Amino acid sequence: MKMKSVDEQIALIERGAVDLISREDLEKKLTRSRETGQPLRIKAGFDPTAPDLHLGHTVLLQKLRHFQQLGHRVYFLIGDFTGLIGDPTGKSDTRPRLTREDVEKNAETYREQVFKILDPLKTEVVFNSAWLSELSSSEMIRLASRLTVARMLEREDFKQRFENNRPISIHEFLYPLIQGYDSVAMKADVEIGGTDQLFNLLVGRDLQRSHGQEPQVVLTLPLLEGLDGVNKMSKSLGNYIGITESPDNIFGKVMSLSDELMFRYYDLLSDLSVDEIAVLREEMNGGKVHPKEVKMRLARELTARFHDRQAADLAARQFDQVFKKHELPDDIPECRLEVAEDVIWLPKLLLEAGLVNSTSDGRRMLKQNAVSVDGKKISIVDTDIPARGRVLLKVGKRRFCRVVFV
RNA sequence: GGAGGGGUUCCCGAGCGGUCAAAGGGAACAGACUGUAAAUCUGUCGGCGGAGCCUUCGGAGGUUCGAAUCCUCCCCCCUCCA
Repeated sequence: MKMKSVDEQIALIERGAVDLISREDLEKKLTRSRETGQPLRIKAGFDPTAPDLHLGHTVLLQKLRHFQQLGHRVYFLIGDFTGLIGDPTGKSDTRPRLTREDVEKNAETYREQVFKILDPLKTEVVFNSAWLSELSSSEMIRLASRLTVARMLEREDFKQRFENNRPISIHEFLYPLIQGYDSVAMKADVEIGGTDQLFNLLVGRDLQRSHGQEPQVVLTLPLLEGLDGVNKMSKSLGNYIGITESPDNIFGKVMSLSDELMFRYYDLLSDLSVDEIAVLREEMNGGKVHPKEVKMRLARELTARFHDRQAADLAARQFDQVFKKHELPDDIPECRLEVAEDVIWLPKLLLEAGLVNSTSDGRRMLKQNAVSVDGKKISIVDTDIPARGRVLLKVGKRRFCRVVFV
């Protein structure tokens, strides 16, 4: 296999990256790799508790893919060891301790999803329990002696929590160490992570050095903001677009982004070149292209990436149909209901159809003029619907259901 | 180990014996306006066929006609001292 020149490789690697530590190290490694034909070992760690990948993850995955395109080898690390212990600090809820089976299952889910982007032939999925469960307590202590508390408190989130009197458990200090030790065990050449990982990644360098290894190159990528445009995309915040979501959902969620955020997504996710994106932005600002068109293009691209071209086109058509022309989508979920009486109270019907959370909720929707039955707005709470045949229910703009009485 | 301050509805945070399903903000949802944008404005935001009733203020008991509010024990968090 013919490898690209070192400069060409660096250009691709650097695209979209925030920190590269250090460029010289990378150059050295790439040069050597080119000479020996030995691919670099690229490490990226993932949490075993949240196997549902979203667009935020894909920023990282695309970068890994770049490395693969350049002929290098990706080590997809699943941090099952910490999962097995169970992390009690989660800011909100204590995380459940995962069983071996859970971890296996999650890993399997990862595999299924990750290869929508990564090249399976150049990817190795590894688990850190493989070496961490072997680590003795005395080795653990020796590891812990390599870093000081002051150094730990340099890490932004620790520092903030410390200053704001929020708790920090001792074992949290262990995480950067463990993650760094992973790099030692894996003999990583490069480790990739979000910018919030910078500290942990650097610890890897320190530990490798103290273990007599050449330190890994650290590459950080921006964190993708979630749908709210403020917080980073995460499942627990509910501001995410999952890569296994339906075409309609992916498309719709992208369309709901603010214009500002849209270009952020273009920058971090799109396959368009930097120049193409610049042109697009210019055309939009100059009024040559409607922002909605620009957004649709992005929505199409992303939908197609996780499904296919046709699905994306269909999603786009449905989108226009429902939201622009205010028509009905083609595929309205259908549910069959068995009702004892021959009429059913509307709030109850909405509840049964799964369109509202409670009859109280249903009443509210009615009062707010958000409900229509067979295309007719209804705002009277005390409405009974004949329980026969089929009715089309709509709540708000996008909750539909066709009820079939049996 | 000692002294003090806390745990409130999805989140932050007021309330400190009745007028509390609990102020205010955020999130969310709906309506208006739109490009399902964003921003803005308005409304809703525990459950019950809506009458009042039921369940909620860390947990368990208790005092009271009445408790998120007072007392006791327990659990958890923070601060200061050691």
